[in-house]
This record gives sequence, C-alpha cells and structure tokens, in this order.
Amino acid sequence: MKIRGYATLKDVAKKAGVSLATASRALNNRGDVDQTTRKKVLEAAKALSYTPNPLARGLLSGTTKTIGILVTTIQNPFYAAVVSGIEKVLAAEGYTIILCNSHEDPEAEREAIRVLLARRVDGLIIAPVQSKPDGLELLFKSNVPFVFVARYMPGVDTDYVVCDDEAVGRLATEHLIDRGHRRILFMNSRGNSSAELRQRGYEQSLAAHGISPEPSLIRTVYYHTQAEEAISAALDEGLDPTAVFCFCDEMAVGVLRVLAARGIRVPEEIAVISCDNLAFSAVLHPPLTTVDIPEFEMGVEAARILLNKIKRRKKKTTQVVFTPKLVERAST
Amino acid sequence: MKIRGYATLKDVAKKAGVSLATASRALNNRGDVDQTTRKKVLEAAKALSYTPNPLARGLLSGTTKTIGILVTTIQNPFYAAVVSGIEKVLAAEGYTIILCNSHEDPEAEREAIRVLLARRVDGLIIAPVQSKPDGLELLFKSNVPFVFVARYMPGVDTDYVVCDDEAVGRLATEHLIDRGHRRILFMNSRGNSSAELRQRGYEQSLAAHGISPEPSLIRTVYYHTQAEEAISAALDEGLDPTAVFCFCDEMAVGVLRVLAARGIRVPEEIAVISCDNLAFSAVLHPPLTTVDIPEFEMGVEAARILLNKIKRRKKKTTQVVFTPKLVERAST
DNA sequence: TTGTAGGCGTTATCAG
DNA sequence: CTGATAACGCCTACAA
Repeated sequence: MKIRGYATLKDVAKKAGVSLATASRALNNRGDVDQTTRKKVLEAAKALSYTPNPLARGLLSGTTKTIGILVTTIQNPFYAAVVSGIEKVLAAEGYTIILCNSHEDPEAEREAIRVLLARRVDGLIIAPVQSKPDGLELLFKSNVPFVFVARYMPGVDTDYVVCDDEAVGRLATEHLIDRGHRRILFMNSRGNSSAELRQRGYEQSLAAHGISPEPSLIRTVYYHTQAEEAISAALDEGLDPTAVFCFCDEMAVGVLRVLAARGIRVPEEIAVISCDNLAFSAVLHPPLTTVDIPEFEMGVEAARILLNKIKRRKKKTTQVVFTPKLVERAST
Repeated sequence: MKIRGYATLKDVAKKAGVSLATASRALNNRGDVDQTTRKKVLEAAKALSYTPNPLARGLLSGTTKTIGILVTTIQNPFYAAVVSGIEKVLAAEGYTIILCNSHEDPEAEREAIRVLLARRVDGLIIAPVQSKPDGLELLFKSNVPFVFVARYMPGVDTDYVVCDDEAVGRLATEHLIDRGHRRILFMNSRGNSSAELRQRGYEQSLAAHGISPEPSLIRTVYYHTQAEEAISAALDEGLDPTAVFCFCDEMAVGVLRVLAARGIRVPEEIAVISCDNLAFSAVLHPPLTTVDIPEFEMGVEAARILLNKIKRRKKKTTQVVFTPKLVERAST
C-alpha cells in the first residue's frame, strides 16, 4: 500500500499466503495453479480491489495499450466524430486514447508527435496538417505503427483512410456550375491533402466547362474560426462571387453569419455549398447544401487498420478511400 | 535498444562513458555534475534521441502526468469545448489527457472510472451522469483528486465547476412567459444536476406567474440524438405546446428539424429556446434563442482547480459557479 | 504445483 | 564529483 492506496501484487500474495509468482499466475490464468490456491488469490485480490499497475506491466512488456490521436481540433464536430469512431473500436479492445490537437500548426503537430512517442503509445492515428512528410522524421523513423485519417500524404507509402477529395471538389463545383454559377469563391484550407485535392477537383470542373480560373477567387482560410474575416474581406474587395464553396460546414457557418449580417440573401444573391454534412447543417438558415463525408466510419476504419498493424505486426500498408456524396438543400 | 528502438539511459551512459547514475544526474540537472561530463552525456542523449521512459519514471514516482477526462460524449460540441479548455491548461503543464465517454450511461461511467483509475491517472475531471454518488464508491474511496465539471452532486462536498442551472431554467422560462406562452414543453435530460436544477427553475417561474405545471409537458430525453423522436411523439400526442424549451442546442437542432419537416413555423406556431449557445446556433433556421453557458471557460477553470489539488495536495474543496446569460434571437 | 530470482528503465541513497 | 545498488510492481524462466 502506497500513498494512493493501490494494492500491489505483493499485498495480494501476502494476504493469500502465497508467493508473488503464484499470485501472478493465479490472476493471469497462467500455468498450473491449484484450484484452491487460485480461489484464495482471487478472493484476496478482490478484497484489496487489486488492479495490476499498468506501468509495471508496460515496462516489462514494452507495451502501453495506449493509442495517440492527433487531429487539428476536437472542437470541429468533424473530428469529434472521427475520434468517436476511433474510440468505439479501441475501447472495445482495451486500448486507451490519448488526445492531442495540432490546431493546424505544423510545429504543434511535431511537438504532439514527440510527446505521444515519448509516452510510448502503441500506435498513432493522425490527421496530418501537411501533405508532405517534411518535419515529421520522428514519426517516420520510429517503428511505431500509425494510420493517417481524413488526410494523407500522396506519394508516401503509408496506411490511410480518407475520402476521395478530388471528387468532393468536383461534386461541389459541378453542382454550382449546373446552377449557372461561374464566379465561384472557393474558401479553402491549405497545405493538407484535402485542400489540395479539392482545389484540383474545383479547377478540373471549371476547365471542363470552359471557365477560366481566377486566382483571386481562391482564398485561404487556415482555421475555420477565421471564416468570417475571410468572407468579409472577399466581399469588401468587390470580388463579386455568385457562389461560395467552403472547405467545411464550420466555415459555412461563419459565411452564413456574415451574409446574414450584411443582408445578402442565400441562395438568391449568393449560393453557399460546403463539405462534411454535420448534423446541424440540415437546420441552418438556409439548410446547407453540402458534400457528405462519413467521418465516424473513417475513424472506425482507421482504428481497425491500426489494430491489425499492431497485432499482426504486418508490414504491408492499407489504404481505404470513401466516396463522398452530394446532399442538396436550400442554400444553392 | 529494444524492439521499438527507444534508447535507454543505459545506452546513453555507455555512449558517454559514464555510469547510469551520472547520466541520470546530468540529464536531470540534479546534484553536482562536472560541466564536461554533463556535456558528454547531453550529446550522447541527443545522438541517440533519448527520451526517458515514462513508465519507468512513473513506477518510481507513483505519478503518471496523466489526467482522465470523462464526459457524456465528445460529439456534443458543448463537451468538445469543455475538453478543449481543459486541454489548453493541462498541455501547458506537461499533462496528457486520456479521454472517455459515458454516453449518459451510469454503467459505462463506472466502468470508465475503473479503467481510468486502473491506469493510475493523477487526477480526473468528470461530468457526472447522475446527481447522486451512488455507484461511484470507487471514485470516492480512491485518493485520486477529481473535479466535477458542468454537472455536480448537490450536497456532496467535492470540487466542481458548473453554471447556475436553476438560473438557466428560470431565464428560459421567464423569457417564454414574457412572450405570452403558457404551455411550455420542456424537453429535459434526466438524473444529472443540470436537468434537475433547470427543471426546478422552470417550475419556479411557472409558479411565479400562476401557471400550474403539467407533468405531461415535461419529457425526458436521455440522449440528444433522441430529440427527434421525442418531439414527434409529443406532438402526436396532441400536447399542443406553444413553445419548446430544450435542454441543449443539440436537442434544439433535432426539434427544429422535425418542426420544419412538419411545416410548423417557428416561432409563429411554436417557439423554441434552448441552452448552450454553440457557434452554429446563431445561424440555425431560425436563429436560436438560447441561454449562453461558458463551456470553454468551465473547462479551463476545472483544470486549474485540479492542478492545484494535485500540486498543493490541499484538502479543502473549491466551487465555481458561472452565471448564464440569455441570448435572444429569432426562434422565440 | 509452488517459490526464488532476475530484469524492465529510472531515480535516489549512500559510499567512495 | 562519480559509481554501485536498491527500490518501484510485475512477469517469467528456472528450480525445487
């Protein structure tokens, strides 16, 4: 018994009147233990509410039964859902989750990875801030298995679970073009694979319809909370878009807010489309047209892949790409 | 060097040509170490990218630098914000967060507490599912410091950070009554302090205005995702409310969805008010009148109190109660 | 079937 | 200033 009052195996052994080894065997159903002895040990353990110390165990096994999760911010319901999916799978297997947020900052991401590895996590699930491996040598050199989720690094051989972001970009842009829009303001994120691929999809669709891309119509919004300033600035500059394509529903909220404040009607004067299809998007004013991405399922899948890596120690990487789906509502 | 490739202190000592003890002292700036020796050790450590194994450290110190967080679900942006607040404070102090979700299930809550304590967390921050300590003997008997957040257990001497939920109930109800409503459907949660206190506030306000409470107008919704069924059922039963008071913005989303689907105008036919003031509530259709609760700040405060408990080992409990604020918008 | 002993990686104590 | 050595709590050969 120490400060915190946790009983140790020694306490159990003493109470049961057996040796440490026997107590351990009895509790772990290991080797041959006399039924009576086992019972005595189990009773002693129960009486002392004994729980094995995971630190001692981990020290010996080189395993922590702990998984690090690193997303941009859990305040974005998109990642909250991803994390929930991961958690569902991992908790069932006795793993515990350590959560970190990068806030889209490469420096913070690197630091979080350092912390997580220093904690000796058994694996990592990461939504990488950037689409290049630069700066993450620590991650790639470690032998700790990891899976990218939502975003990945094209051209780098890793496990990942994403959705087809080029299709996302095309789906949204085509939809707007079909509705007669030609000046489409794209409020995009930047540096990560989703942003890059969606932009490629956007440009592909414009080209396919003979619309020449206008650089000033693509605005970078690093973090969704900056959406309001970004749309305000774009409007003040007189860019005159007839439609706005937002990187995520959270950004769309900011955009709708500003448009409402300025008395600009949606979709009559400016149409708005975005990506994610979060629960609230159906009840926004107006209900938001958005590209559905199965966040929860992506989390589930990523966790499964990671568990496989950890258990089977397999080397080959696995990639899963989900297909996005347009959900039409009143904002376009 | 073991499987995972982490260098150990032994490796560092060997490379630097000193003993384990000296290496340890050099790295921890402990005791007197010759400048030249220290430098050698630090260089060796760097070359091997040595990070102390927290399991070994923890085993010795009886500390894990790890805090358990237990909320109902991180998919509710309310708790996502609470957790973010906690994380901000804790990360700065080198603590790591282990996240668990109770999903409003007392059984799952108890199990999560068991897991967290078994993990030897240094402290816990909990949004308890129920307002009574029953079933949580494990928590109360442990000597692990904990702080309740968002919800608490009235009458039990613990640390907690909440908002004045009775005021929340009064604020919302008074507002509706002022607007002429007398049949107010209250879609409440249940069992937790927030639900109980808000209901008390609701009843106080009704009484103050001579409105006799009608039990059938209080519906229990255990989990916010069930809001749609609940409101549908209430309407089908012909309860004929002229206003709905929701336990949280997430529930209000479900309610608005159903009302919209049924072609019921808000607020003309039925007014809707709720609690939280999440970011999206300003852009719902219609913009939601809601009672603002400072979630992030509650998280920050809870984390601070917990750190104080852990560091100063003080026994006295601390209570913080935030004041809610009505935010009037178009749904009422 | 049971007990003894060694070691996982660190830190702290105590000699030297 | 430095180096053995003894814990921390657990598991597992190896002996008995």
